[in-house]
Amino acid sequence: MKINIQEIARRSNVSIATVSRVLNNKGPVKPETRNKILTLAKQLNYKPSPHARALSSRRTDTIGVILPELVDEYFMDIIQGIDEEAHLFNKYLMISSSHSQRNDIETIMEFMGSGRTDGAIIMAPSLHDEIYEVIKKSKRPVVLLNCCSSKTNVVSFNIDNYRGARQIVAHLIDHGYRKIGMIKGPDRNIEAQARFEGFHDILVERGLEYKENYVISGDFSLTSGNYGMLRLMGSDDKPQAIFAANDYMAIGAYQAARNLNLKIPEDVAIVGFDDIFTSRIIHPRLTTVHVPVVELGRRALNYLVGMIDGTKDPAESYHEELSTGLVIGESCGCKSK
Amino acid sequence: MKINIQEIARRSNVSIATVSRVLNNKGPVKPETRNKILTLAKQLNYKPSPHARALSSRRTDTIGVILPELVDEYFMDIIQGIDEEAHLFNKYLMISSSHSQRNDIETIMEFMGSGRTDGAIIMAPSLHDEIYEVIKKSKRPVVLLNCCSSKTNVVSFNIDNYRGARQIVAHLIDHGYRKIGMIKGPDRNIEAQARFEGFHDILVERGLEYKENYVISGDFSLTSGNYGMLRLMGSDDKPQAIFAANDYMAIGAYQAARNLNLKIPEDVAIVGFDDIFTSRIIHPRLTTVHVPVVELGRRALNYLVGMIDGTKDPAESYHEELSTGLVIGESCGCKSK
DNA sequence: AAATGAAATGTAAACGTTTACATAAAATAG
DNA sequence: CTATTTTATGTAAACGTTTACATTTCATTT
Repeated sequence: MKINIQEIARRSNVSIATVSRVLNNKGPVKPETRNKILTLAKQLNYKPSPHARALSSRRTDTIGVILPELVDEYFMDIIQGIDEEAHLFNKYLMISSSHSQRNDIETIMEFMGSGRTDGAIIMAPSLHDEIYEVIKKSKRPVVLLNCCSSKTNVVSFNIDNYRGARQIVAHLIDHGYRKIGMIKGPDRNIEAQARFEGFHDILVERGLEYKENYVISGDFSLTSGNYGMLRLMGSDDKPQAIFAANDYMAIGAYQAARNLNLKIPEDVAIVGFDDIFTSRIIHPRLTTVHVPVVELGRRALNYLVGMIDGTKDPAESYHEELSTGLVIGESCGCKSK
Repeated sequence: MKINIQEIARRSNVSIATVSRVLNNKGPVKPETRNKILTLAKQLNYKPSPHARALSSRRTDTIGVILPELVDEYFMDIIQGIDEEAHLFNKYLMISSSHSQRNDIETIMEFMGSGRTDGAIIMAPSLHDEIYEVIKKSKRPVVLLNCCSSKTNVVSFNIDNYRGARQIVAHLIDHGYRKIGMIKGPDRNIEAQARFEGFHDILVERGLEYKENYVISGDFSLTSGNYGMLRLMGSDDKPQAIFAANDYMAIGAYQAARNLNLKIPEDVAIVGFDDIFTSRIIHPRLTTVHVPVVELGRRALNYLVGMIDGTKDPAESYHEELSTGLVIGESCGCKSK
């Protein structure tokens, strides 16, 4: 027996319109009719077809999530935050990665254009201007993660990478280090840029000289951190402290230090960014910047839902920067309690 | 201008049936008509409505994925594998966690019943019999991950936890340890059970005595590993080597060892299970069991797609056990090269 | 008691596909 | 050149909702 809205209507002697009204809490309906329908629906385990509903009303109750890749705790945390919040709103989540080889844009367009979702959360830290066009053209609201400065006319939620970097480098300066190096992230990555700028600006503000040869580029991978550290410490003019733009590279730097027989932090201090699980396990514990990723996902979803159901104006641009926090380990020179 | 199949049909002077046939590669159609339609569709950037399609044909091109939680690399790896493979088949992924507080069953039923997906991959390592009922009743095919012995009449892909445990414990025995303890996982977790049985069986087979007081229960968390280790090493009769049922607990055990001033592996050897990122970073490097999680996800999706499009018989039960591999670190007593 | 308005319900037209069945056109057979 | 098959196309009925609009019912006002 196939059981649809017709069937419910027939069995409760009302029209399908009434059933629909009951199911959607829309329009007036006599309490006793409502109860009759509701109990019958429950009894027959009736679930309205999401597709019919979507076809007719263009609501899917589904949110699209596009991430650059599906690896690491980092992205899992984002998803976790989004999922938790989505659950509160009874939204479903359609998740996809950009599958790097393909063009980000292509993935996004396909996703957005398909009509499978009511809106999307997109993270694309290496963002071309092209993407803004796509988003602007999209009928469905979009929230961007970690991918734009507040200048742009979109909705975005970001980690305050700039301040985070300043904080941790300031901490190094407070320790008395004067020669501070950095292993940067990839140039085209906006987060990496902000972290570098924070590093640069605080140095200058505090009256330290910014030296090109103290800075080296990595790609956020462990090996690139290792390699970067070898380069930095192989020179004659060695920095006393290293700020790695993320924890993976910091851990790579640890490995290099170990190979070079350098003690952390006695011979060289190392700090990171992201506060990944491993950073709390290694010895000496890594001083790093905590990044509220789960919260980021939560807020993004929350705002997106607002745009979808009209609480927030989707046309209005909005930006939020979540602030980071310092996690003090011993790798900077602080003593453990 | 709203552009749908009607519009395409009108503009190319054919009926919507023909357009549909072209778009689905179904039924005969004259090559020149096909081309005309195809180019027009591309030109107008026409994408068929997935909802209308689903409504009419009950194909959604969407796969549901239900995981117990969305945390850790472990689950991310599963998703990654599933996503990669899904991408090959042009399937979309709808992901949800069981949100522990709610009943697993409830989540699953809702997911399955909604008709949003063509099938589902479900991971629920603490599996009640109840779930089999739900799956059997479901119209859509289901693949289970890590959640059942091959006795049951379903499709499942599993890690061979039993053999993995045997391997690594055998390795400890080969090192000459006679007093081997274990920090178990939660009793109701099927994977934890298998790992324990592997431990138990190999001990007995190799002629070592199985001693209750060498075994303690944890919950797969770091802290429980820490606590378990304290208990085990606090007794008068201390084991010489510890098999932690997963790496998190092994790392917890490391911390306990450090607090007790026990050297690994000189005073006590520790091995784990799962091969998480951190296990390769810590010192001494953790000897553990590599678990092909990404591959597990890939295979599960592949098989599910087969069931969906009829290549595999959904009614037939099928089981695959992916084998694990030993990752040798120094925590077992092996020397680094 | 009639007039008015509000509340409850019903009718039917979308929404955009797929697909069984019918028909027309073209190719093949006799 | 007609009969027959094959290939190409069209028609129309699902699929299961939502919702504007129409209608009925009922309570309130005069």
